Formats: sequence, C-alpha cells, structure tokens
Amino acid sequence: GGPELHQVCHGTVIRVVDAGCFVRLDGARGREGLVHTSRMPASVKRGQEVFVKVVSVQWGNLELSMADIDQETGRALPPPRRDGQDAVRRANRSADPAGTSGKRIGLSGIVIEEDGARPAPRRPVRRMSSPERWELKQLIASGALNVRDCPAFDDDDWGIHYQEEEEVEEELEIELNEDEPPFLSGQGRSSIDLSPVRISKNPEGSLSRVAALQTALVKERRDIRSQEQRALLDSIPKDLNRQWEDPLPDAGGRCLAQEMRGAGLSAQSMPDWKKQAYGKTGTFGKRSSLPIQEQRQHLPIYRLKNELIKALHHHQVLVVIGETGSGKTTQVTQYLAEAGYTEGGKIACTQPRRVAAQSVAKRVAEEFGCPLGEEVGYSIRFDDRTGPDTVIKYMTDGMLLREIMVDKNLSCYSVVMLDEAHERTIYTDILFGLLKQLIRRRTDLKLIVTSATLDAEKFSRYFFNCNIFTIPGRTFPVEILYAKEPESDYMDAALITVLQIHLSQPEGDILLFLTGQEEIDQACNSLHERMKVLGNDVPELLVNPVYSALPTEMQSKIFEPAPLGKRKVIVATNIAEASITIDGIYYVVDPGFAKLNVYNPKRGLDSLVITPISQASAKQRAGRAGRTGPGKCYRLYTESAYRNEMPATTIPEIQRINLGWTVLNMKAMGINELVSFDFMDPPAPQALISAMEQLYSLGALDEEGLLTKLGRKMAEFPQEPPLSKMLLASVDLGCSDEIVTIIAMIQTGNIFYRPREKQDQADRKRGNFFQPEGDHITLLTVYQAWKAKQFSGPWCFENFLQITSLRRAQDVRKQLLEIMDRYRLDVVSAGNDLTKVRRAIAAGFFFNSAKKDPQGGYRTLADHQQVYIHPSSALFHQQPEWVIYNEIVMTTKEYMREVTAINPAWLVELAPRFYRSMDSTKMSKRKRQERIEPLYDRYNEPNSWRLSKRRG
DNA sequence: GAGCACTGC
Repeated sequence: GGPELHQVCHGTVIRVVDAGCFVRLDGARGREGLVHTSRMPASVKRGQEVFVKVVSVQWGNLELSMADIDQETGRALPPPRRDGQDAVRRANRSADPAGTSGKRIGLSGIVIEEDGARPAPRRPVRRMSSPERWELKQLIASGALNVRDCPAFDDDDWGIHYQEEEEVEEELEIELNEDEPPFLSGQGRSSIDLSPVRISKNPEGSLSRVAALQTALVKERRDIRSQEQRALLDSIPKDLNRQWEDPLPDAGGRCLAQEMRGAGLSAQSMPDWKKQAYGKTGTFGKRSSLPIQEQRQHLPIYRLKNELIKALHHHQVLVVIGETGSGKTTQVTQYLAEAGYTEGGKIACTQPRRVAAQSVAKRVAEEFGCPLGEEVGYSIRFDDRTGPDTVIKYMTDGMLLREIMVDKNLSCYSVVMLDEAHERTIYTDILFGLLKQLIRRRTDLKLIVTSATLDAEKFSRYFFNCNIFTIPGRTFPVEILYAKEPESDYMDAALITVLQIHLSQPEGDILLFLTGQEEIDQACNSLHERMKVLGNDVPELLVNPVYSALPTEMQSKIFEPAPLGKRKVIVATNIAEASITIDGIYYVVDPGFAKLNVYNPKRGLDSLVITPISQASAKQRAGRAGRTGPGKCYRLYTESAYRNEMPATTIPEIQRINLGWTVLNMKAMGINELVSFDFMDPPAPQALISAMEQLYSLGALDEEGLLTKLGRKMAEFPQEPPLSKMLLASVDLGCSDEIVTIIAMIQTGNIFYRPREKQDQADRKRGNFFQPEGDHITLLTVYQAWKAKQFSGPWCFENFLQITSLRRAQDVRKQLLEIMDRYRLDVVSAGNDLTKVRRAIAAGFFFNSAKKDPQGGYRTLADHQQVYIHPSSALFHQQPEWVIYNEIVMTTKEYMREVTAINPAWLVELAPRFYRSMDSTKMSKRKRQERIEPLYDRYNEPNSWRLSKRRG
C-alpha cells in the first residue's frame, strides 16, 4: 500500500491511480484521500509514482500549510501558546493514535508541487470565517462530523490556528529593478514619459470623434443581435426531444418541433447573404487575349523606355513615379536587362508583399520566355525560386534586408529597385538608410525607388535631390463627391449611400471600405435585410464581403463579374486598397477610416485602433473606381475634414511599432549610433530607448549598450527578441526541442478553428488539448499530437485545427532548426520535465508577467495594469497565482493570450536586470505611494493611528 | 465568456 495521509510529508512518494483532475492516493487506508493536481505535471501517468513536495493539506475549503501539520501524525497543530503549553500539546499529540487521524482523510485534499521546482511561495493561511466556523459547529452538532476529525480541534479552542497577518508575509514579493541601463543614464524608463504615438492629426476633429463613436456602435449592434438571438431561442419551446408526451394528436406539430431543434445553430451562423456568396464557383478576372509582346507595347511605360534607360545611365539614383497600371513593376527590370545591366550583377526588385513578388515574377518569366526560377525568379521566406542563372530577382523587402545583413555591399547586384516604396514598410525604411550609405561606397550600383506622386519630392530630397521620372498611368478620371455635413454614424451613412447608388446610378459595381470583419459582416447583413424590404421591383444587389480572415475560396468570388442586370457590391477592409485589385468597380464608398496598429511603448502593448485614414489612402481608395472606366468616389466626410483633419500620408510603420527587432538587427550590423542613423522619418527617441531597455533586460546589450554574444545569436533569428531569448535560454536549460515547436506555434497563431455554427463543438475539441501548465504547453501538445498522427489532414479537420496554420508552424520550425544547426545550438528534449520549458518561457517573456489581484483579474508586474485571462485559455478556470502571457489584446477587456503558470522566483533568477526580490526596508516608489499615510492628528503622536470619526 | 486591419523575416 501507499502512504496514508498522516504519513504524507515533504518528499512522500505517491502513486497515481487516476490521471485526471484529481489523483487518488494509493493505499489501503489512504485511498479516499485526494491529491489536487493543479500543479501536477501533465506528463504524470496513471500508475506512475511521483516524488512530491507537499505544500499544504486541504480541509474542505480551508487550506493548511505543511508548517501547521504535525509531520508525524498528519494532524494540524494546535494554536501556538505563549504560556508554555507546548509540552502539553506534544504530550497530547503522542497520545493520539495514528489510526484516528487516518479517518480524516475523507475530507482532505493535498496540494502538491512537482519535484524539482523551487518551492512555491507559501500561500498565506486563511483565517476561518465565522460562517465556516458555524458550519463546522453545525456538522458536529448533527453528528455528521466527529469532533476529533477536525484539525486541531481542542475542545475550548476553535482557532484552528492561523498565522497572524504579519507572519504571512513570507510570500515572495517582487518589484521592478529600477536601475536603468548605464548606457542610457538619465534617459531610462523612469525619467521620460512614454506616451503612445500620436496617430491622429487632429484629435479634436470630427473624424476622431466619429472613430471613437464607431467602436461603441459596433459593440452595441453586436449586443442587440445577440439579444435578438436569445429572444428567438427563448421563444422556441423547450424539451424538443420529448415529443412522445406531446398532447397534440396531429403529427404536424411534432414535426415542427423536431425541425426547430437545430434553430439557433445553423441559422445564426450562416446568414442569407453569406449563403448566397458561397455556393458558387469562382472565376478569376479577365485576361487580355493579345499576344504577350503586343501587350507589353501597349503599356504606357513602353514609349518612355529609352528615356528611362538614359536617365539611369547618367544618374545613380532615380525616383520613379509610376501610376497604377503603368507597367513599371514588370517592365523596368526587363528594360534594364535588355540594356545590359545584368552583366555586372543581378537586378533586384523588392515588393512589400509575398504574393506580389510571386505573381509578378511568374508574369515576367512568361514575358521573358523562360521557366520560372531560371533567368527570372523570386525569393520569399520559405520559398526560393532562383537559380544560378537568375538575373532578374523579385523578392520581398524583408528578404533583401536579410541579404544586406549578410553582405553589406550587396555585391551580387548591379541594380536595386525598391518598388512600392511609398508603402513605407519597416524593411523599406531601413533599406533606405542602408542603401543611401551603400551607394556612396559602391558607385556602380544603381538604385530605383518607386513612389506615389505625393512622396516623390521627399524621396528625392532624401536621396541627394535625385531626378524624378514620371510614368503616366492608364487610369480613368474619378469624380470625387464629399459629404456636406460630417456623418456621425459612418456605417449607416455608408449603407444608405450604397443603396442610393444602386437605385439611382447606371450600372457598375460598388466597393465599400470598412474597418474590420465584424463591421463588414454587420454591413452585409444589413444590406441584405434592406434589399429584402425593397422587394422584387428593384434590380438585385449581390453582397460580397472581403477580409483577410475569409477563406480563400470565398475571397475569389469577388473577382467574378456580376450577371447581367445585377449589381455587385464588395464590402472590404484595407485589403482592397492595395493588396487586392478588382476589376469592374465604378463606385467607391469611402467612410474614411481604417484600423491601425499602434504600439504603446509605456505599456509594451500593440493595439488596433479605428483611425481616420490619410489623404494618400483616400486617393488610393478613390483610384480604385477608375480602373475600368470613369468612376465616382463618395467620401462620407467633408472636404474640410479631408484637408484639415487627415494627415497627408499614413504614419510610417517605423514610427508606430515596437522596435526591438529592428534595433537588435541594426546593432548586429554594427550600427551603434541609432539616434544619429539617417532615417527618412526617424522613430521617436523614446521608442528607440524603450527598445534598447528591452534588449538590455534580455541580456542582448551590455552596460555600454553594445551587442553581447547572446544578442549576436538572437539577431540570427527572424523573430521578436523575446522569442529568440526564449529559444537560446532553452538550449541552456535543455528543452530546445519543445521551445522550437512552441515558438513556431505562437508565431503562426490561429491554430484553433472556430466557426460560428460549431463553436461549442470546437471549444470541446480544443479543451481536449488543454494542459494544466498553460497555453504554451497546450500548443506543444497539439503539435506533438499532430505529429503522432503523421501530420494528418483529416485529423486536423476532426479536431477543429487549422491545417494551414499547422503547416506554417512546421515551416517555421524547420527554418528555426536550420538556423540552430548552422550555429551549433543543441536541440534537446526535456522529456517529461515541463518545468524546464516553463522556465525557458519565463526567460524570454518575463516582461509579460502578471500576478493575481485580490480585487479581481490580474495585475501586470511591469506597470500594474489590470488584465484578465482570455476565455479561450487553458487556464481560464484555474487562475493560477502567477502567470506569463504572450500578448495582450484589448477588446471588451484587456485580455492576456497564451498564458502559462510560473513560479515567481524564476523571474528574479532569470531576469535580474528587470526584477528583484522586494527589500522590505527599501520599498519601490510605487509601493511607497500606495502605502497609506496616517492623517495628521494634532492631538496625538504623529505616528499613532486613529480610527476615523464620523459625526451624525 | 470571447470577436484580431494589413504585411513580413
């Protein structure tokens, strides 16, 4: 037999009989005892013996610490007495036969902690409340409970003795290490105010007000809809399965009841408009039937070919304004190849998007007359289609940035063309600075930067006042109409506008820009409803939603031309502004808003905010109406709002995002003076400082702000610094195999598929993967399970897992392993020791830790903000004391996503530059402020406390 | 008890 409860003490070996929520003690006497597994490693199997450290014993809903339990008898110790009764107590105890205490097991639970971990902070023992005391008394009085079975029940003494509040303070207290990095002395976190980047030109203007209002409106509409849904469900008779008791004799009534059983499931999830949009087979946009060479000659750029080549011959740098449809992306590279520029090296052309690089390369290979990957190829992450013969290489801008890190001089290229540079991705912006330096060193390198009209002057100024070359576009005029008055609810205004166009304007499809998935679904729904009200007398309006999360087969529907006599309206996010081009659009409805990711350096938090768009975006949107013929653009804002409230261009990414990765990589390239780096639009100094502080805390920078060996290794990985740190820490901790998988899974995201119509089922399936340690380990479990099923697709489908995401995780994992192999970093598995894995997570994500707040939810350690565990988390119902999270999302509340339970002692140990154990004599500034000062009382001693008096 | 614009290495 196993141990009996009274024998349970630190280090007891316990055999696990049931692996599940509760694990029973094995043993003749102790078999009723329950072991609470909230801290039990998930890997513990049935029948396994675990060597555990007992932290406390649970008594009903009370909890006794081991210090309060007699190690010999298993009984709780009586309260401490100051009057020398210790001897009496000891005598009583030895007189107590072990057998009697064994009976108590029925009410007890044991909280254990896995072996190998540092001792968890002792939970303060709670004082018994008077209702609890009353309940115990009642139980005893009724005979349901034997007096002797109560811990430490000594006839006259109810005080199952609890420690005094002061003694309870054994709990580990952690505070921030406020020492700033030496190289940032005087400008560190404590001395500057890190406020979020200002993204609005005029925060008081009408547009900003509308943006704020709209967020509330979306929520309101959601609430109304869910209320309606509930009302509908409530109106349905319950107990639909009990039709045999139905007093109605006719079968019709029963039939009806049966049919209604599925109500609220399918109807809710698949609205009419969506059904309509599905169910059709897609065809892509029309293709010209002209022979390829003839098509090339019809492009506007063709006539300027010689001039362009001459210009580049005489100048090293050229800014090219290429309107949409001019053919610059496909033609310029070929012209340069024809002119012999490929003899001295390759021609690189960067694109901000992967699909653009792929599709353009395919097209150019066709025109060039070679198979893709020979003379013409592309290179994007996970997909390199270039060969030894490749002379024209399309690539993403991020890829060229990777290359320039390896080869500062880009020696294999003779021409670099930064296409779509006006989009100002973070990669393009860094390339700007690096190429500006490079062309001074390499006078033979030619640089072409393409731009929109608006930025051309600025680009030219930055690149030594170089020449600007304009290629006219092939687009039609677009008439712009403004609202007379500012609209307070742009959604409603947009829908009315769409219907008015539909009912009054000549044929041509409509494109409506909204900000997000929810808004789009609401709009589609509402349009459909309103069209139904109008009846059959009006021509049909086909409603098509587009956003990136939409399945691809549904996205392709939008390219299908509307049947004769019908009109198509496309409701899209920003995706239709640049990423997707749809033909046949004659009308654009532009409310003037988009969601923008803004990083708040103080909180270390990204958030998506509905923001007014820029004038450049507005122009781009309007241009979408003029691709097939002269069009109209309805702007749902006033002309004055356009001129005075919208910024000329969108704030470039480099001024909005977390610069951790950027700074690390620039340091790795030997650029130490980041503040003086020649950025086209320099990021705010605070953002740079905050990034450097982060890197210092991670150990990537030393006291002088120079890259450490660790930092150098971190820069090799294409991911955020905390992830890289986690990976490198895992190599030392001996769990890199697990961490690589976890990183791959975190980076891809969207692992769990959750369609509206099957939410409950999906949630159940997801719940099967849950691990008590948290979501990181849960993700690991998912991947391992998938692997065990030979990466099966049907298995994913059954378990509501997104196979595309898992495949991507597989790709990322493979790439990480390749890099690790290159730098001889060991890939080792931790086996069953998941503590190692959790420690590695803490080593990278210690910034993101939170402690349970007695007032509800959690408080982040870094800035004491109130946050909550996301309902989708494996730990949502557990609410462990200390957690680490991957990110915070701000929706209805501030939610932590991907949460793992940790031991706070790890934080101080693994991140001493960020945390330290609290020194009670030297409280942190914040703690000092929190401490309540006694009121001044002139009648008493200055430090004597008094009760507040109240007069009636 | 929730809901994430768009990219990219």
